[in-house]
Amino acid sequence: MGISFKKQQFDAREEAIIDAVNHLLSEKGFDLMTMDDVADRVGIAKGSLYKHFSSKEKLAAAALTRLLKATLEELDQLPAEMPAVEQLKHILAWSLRLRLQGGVPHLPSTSVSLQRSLMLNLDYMTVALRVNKRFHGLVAKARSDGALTPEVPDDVLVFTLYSRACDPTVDFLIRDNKLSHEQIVDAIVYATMGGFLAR
Amino acid sequence: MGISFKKQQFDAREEAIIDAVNHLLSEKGFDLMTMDDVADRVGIAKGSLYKHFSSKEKLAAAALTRLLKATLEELDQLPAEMPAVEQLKHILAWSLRLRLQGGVPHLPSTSVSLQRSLMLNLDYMTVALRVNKRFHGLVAKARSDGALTPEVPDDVLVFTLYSRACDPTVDFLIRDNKLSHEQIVDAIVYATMGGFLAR
DNA sequence: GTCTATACACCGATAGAC
DNA sequence: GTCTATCGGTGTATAGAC
Repeated sequence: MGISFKKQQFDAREEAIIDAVNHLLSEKGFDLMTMDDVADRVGIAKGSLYKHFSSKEKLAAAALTRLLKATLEELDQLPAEMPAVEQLKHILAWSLRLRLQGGVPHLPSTSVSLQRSLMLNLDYMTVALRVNKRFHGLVAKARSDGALTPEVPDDVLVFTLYSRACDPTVDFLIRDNKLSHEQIVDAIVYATMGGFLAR
Repeated sequence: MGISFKKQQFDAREEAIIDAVNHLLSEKGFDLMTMDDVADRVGIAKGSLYKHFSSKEKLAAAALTRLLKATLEELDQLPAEMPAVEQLKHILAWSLRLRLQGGVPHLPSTSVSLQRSLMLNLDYMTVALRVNKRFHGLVAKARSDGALTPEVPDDVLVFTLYSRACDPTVDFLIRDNKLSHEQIVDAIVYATMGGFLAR
């Protein structure tokens, strides 16, 4: 029984590759990231890279899928009695913090070419749909709690949650260097959610 | 005296080129837009394109500069007695409408490579700084009017105004096809500004 | 499965005829 | 100034030795 050493090593390398992809996606975006960049950063040859992932799109899909799974896990560990609005704030803050640590890729929305290929990726789409369902559920619950303004439809809030993860405002604020990371998180969460709350 | 017919024709062609660039930037973004795309869309040869703009970066800079100038003109024509907050809402709605009409490029923030070259472009930077000053002035005025929440610094609002112009939420909502363009504008303006208003 | 080497396509920019 | 043709460079992906 158990997993062979070889297999463990293989998996560890794949994790290392995805780590590298995450950083590169957040630094350069999908279009500008090259397979050479990835190989160099991991410290293997480009040819070897293709033994793990058969295309650049598959590589990015794997990185984004891991991110979405982590999002679900983060939501799962929240206490069930936490109000839906607070859960939404929490997951927004969580994704912003990930981004500030340099580990989170820009969302697919930044690259039209990547978007298309992701739609055809079953693994990615499965997790993406689960995350989407989860977000919609939370928004609906917050709505029925009376926490949200009737002025803005549910969809706008859900899409906004995705969008804030790749909001250039974060980059601007980092470069501006006036606010600490926690201040950036607080300000963006406050400003973002504030627009959706009942007054 | 006056401008020769030749010169007029030349200028008209440059305008047509920039129009094409605007559309292509919004569809594909800077990195995926090729000079062949631009030439094809305008209906001229690629070689001819380089007689007007000596590089791809110059081309994008010209398009973005024209956009920023239009932003200033839009602000200039607002009545001076309009409250600063209303002016901010107006310019946000204006840029969202431009985007919904397919005429506005993603912001430079989507491409790291473009960002760098823009910093070195005097024409662009001059206008960009003027727009920035204008935005900061309006935010400061809104602040002194007591219209803004003390919870969020001025910079965050200014950067947010830029960021909303390339917010993928818009793309999501268009594809979703549940809201009309005006509903999208209203919802985003309401949700965006709502997070910054005093409560 | 890792490497080096290379095929193949695309793109930005230029050359040169008209 | 417009065109066609092409150069030089780069990037994805593959081939083949070990």
